[in-house]
Amino acid sequence: MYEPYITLLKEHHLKATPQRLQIIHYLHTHHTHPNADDIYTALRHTSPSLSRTTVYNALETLKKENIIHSITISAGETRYDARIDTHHHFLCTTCNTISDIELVCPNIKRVEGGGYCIEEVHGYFKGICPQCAQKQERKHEPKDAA
Amino acid sequence: MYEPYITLLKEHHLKATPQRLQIIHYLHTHHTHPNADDIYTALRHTSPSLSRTTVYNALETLKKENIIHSITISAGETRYDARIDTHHHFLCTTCNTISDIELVCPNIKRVEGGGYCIEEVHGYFKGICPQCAQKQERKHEPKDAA
DNA sequence: TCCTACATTGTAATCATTACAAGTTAGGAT
DNA sequence: ATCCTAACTTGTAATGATTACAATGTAGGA
Repeated sequence: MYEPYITLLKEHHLKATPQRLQIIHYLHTHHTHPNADDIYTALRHTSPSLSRTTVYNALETLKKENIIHSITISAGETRYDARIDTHHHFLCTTCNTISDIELVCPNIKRVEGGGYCIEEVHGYFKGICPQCAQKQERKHEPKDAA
Repeated sequence: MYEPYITLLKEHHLKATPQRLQIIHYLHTHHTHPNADDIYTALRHTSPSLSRTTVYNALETLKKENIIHSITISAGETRYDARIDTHHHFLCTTCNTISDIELVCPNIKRVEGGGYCIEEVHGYFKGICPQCAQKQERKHEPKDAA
């Protein structure tokens, strides 16, 4: 199950430790853009000896090697994403969920023309996601719920 | 000097305290996208009795009233901006400076078509700004410096 | 099987931000 | 002009995310 991740880590001259494998696997199977503590809490159930510091260290290492990406959207926390292709995000201010938006910024060339050397492109929207928007409508129009 | 800010605050039913006026004025005259502590440290020189909490409170209040905007780009800190029109940002990973990029996302309609209710649009790039890029070039080609 | 450089772990420190309680003040009412 | 009170400021203590560090453990090459 972890074979592809083991190969990936070795390609980057990183040791394939069980902790790192679990963290990569978690990110690949949970597209919830979790923060470090989410991952720690989730993996703790099956690996009680896991340390919070290990999660932080592993995420930092994987990010430096461009194996995962970090997302800075909601203030005060860093979230992580196994997807490393360019795409945008939407942060719902009601349920605090981050969802993917399949968009690529068409203006990169123009920015580079201004002398900027772009390493990362981030685009995100804040607002209310379709699910929460529907719930709010129902609340305000209870007659239609029947 | 503060007259326009006094008017602005009163329009929003906020008291025009000297602390708030100084903070608004600082943001309008320093387009450096400072964080709360930058503002606190700067204003302290002329107002030694200013409290860090007051800066946090004032920024939060002004943001809620849409008088200023907050920017979440660099992990672990919230930066502030007096500009409330839509534009993008560039975070230089070398000098940690945030500069304005005059771009407006052309894809908003497409996202709204997906059922999302957009309240804020954020776009930013990370990389090396023109100034730092030039410095690095000089360092690597010292013969050209003469 | 043996090393050892690289990783993990737990605790303590740090940094940004928020909570709270006490004192102060802007600005409308008198 | 003075009074009054809700709104604001202040300092300190608490919180939460993250990092520093020193001791221990282990992946994986020799």
